[in-house]
Amino acid sequence: MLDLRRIREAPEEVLRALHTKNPNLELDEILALDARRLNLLQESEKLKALRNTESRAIAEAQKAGQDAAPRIAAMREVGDRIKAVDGDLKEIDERQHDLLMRLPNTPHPAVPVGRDERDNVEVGSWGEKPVFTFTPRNHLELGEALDILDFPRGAKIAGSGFPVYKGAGARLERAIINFMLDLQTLEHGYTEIFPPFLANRESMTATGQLPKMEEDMYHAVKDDLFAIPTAEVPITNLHRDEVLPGESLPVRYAGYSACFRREAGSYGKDVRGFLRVHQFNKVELVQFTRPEDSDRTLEELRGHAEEVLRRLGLHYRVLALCTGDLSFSSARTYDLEVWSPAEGRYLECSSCSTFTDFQARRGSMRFKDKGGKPQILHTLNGSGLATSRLIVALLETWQTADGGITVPPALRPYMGGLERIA
RNA sequence: GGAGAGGUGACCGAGUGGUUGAAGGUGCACGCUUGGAAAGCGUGUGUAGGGUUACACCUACCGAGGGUUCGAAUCCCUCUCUCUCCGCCA
Repeated sequence: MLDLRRIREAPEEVLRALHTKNPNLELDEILALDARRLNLLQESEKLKALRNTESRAIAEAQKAGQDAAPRIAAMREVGDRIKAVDGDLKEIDERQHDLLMRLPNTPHPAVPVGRDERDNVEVGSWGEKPVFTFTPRNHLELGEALDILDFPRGAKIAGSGFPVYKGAGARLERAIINFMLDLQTLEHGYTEIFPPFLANRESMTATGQLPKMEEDMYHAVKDDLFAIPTAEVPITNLHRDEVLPGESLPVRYAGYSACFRREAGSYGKDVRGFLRVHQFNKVELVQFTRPEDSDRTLEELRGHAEEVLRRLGLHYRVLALCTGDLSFSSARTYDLEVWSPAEGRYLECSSCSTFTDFQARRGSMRFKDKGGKPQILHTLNGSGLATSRLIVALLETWQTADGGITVPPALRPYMGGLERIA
């Protein structure tokens, strides 16, 4: 949520920033409602002040044995008037709040201006595209030949896009998750969280999935709970409606979760194997920082995500997303894209973002220094990482001519020392 | 799922419908006292919104939302969460 005061005081500036994300956004109705709201609010408060003083006077009068009936009658009218004004006020408030909740975050000034993913800017890369002396197989062929992945049976159980990992594949998946968690907690200083995989409406609203993305999520109607599309939701909401001690910042959490996405409207795109799935595994990094620290923290977070790919020996590049490609809540995002030798292209496997005060304002997440006032903090997060595209790149990059897979050295301790899957 | 008890400020804990933003205590901050500390004494100590150049001041908030009333932390309804017992269960 954007600061209403900021919209009120500098609407052109806010609008200009919003338009770099989406040229169709407008603030007219919000501003019009704001003017009416302030009017009504002042009227309501004036009437309430009158009611308060009169009520006290009535009590005094009655104590003194005077007849207060006429004053009570007058106050009854004031009461009715208050009810009417407050009714209007509530309606306007709700409408304005709804509009406000549908406005995206404004981009950070450093974000390249652009329309869509074609305008993203490559800002870094690591490693080289692997060269093979044979024709590399894709992850589906490898997974099937080695009997470690079973998409058809996953489709039978739940539907397409619900992968089954088997044998060494299942163990590999678990190894990757454990490796990533250990790296982030033991070496990068994150506290491990194992969160709920379902979250309520309030939580989904705070991080920005609601109200606009309801169609993209699995929804348990009976309980009005949503399957989390990312652990960002439960982990960020850990501190919703809280005031953290200033000295406790930055707070850093890393957590594993399964992630669920309906991917509505994306049928026909990337349907093969792991390229686009409805359920996948991810270790998510979340940080809560002071406002002045969030820029620096984003770079640091990106480094923590990159380290996973480096240790697994996977070639990747880093993109700075342009304004038009930023997500709803994000002010600035780096995507990590890992190289898939069989696909011959880069696949997104991490997204590191700063949300500035956008999520924190929606979820009332604040900090307070000793003797100071509560202030809105900043939230950031990044995948560290998602395993689905990662495992595509890993299988394809580490495959050998005989159709087997070399287990990357970093994962061997997590595979009981196993060096090859064959 | 059934029965019962309860949600008051950073914390504990009062609160007959009428200056109760809320007694008392603890904690915290500042000051006095002291060679220094403890104890003691004094003062202060919520959030949000409106308003003001800045103060003042006004409004709201005692789990959430409605209702009754001139007036609600106090009465009524709904929801929610916590605890205890029973049932079911990985």
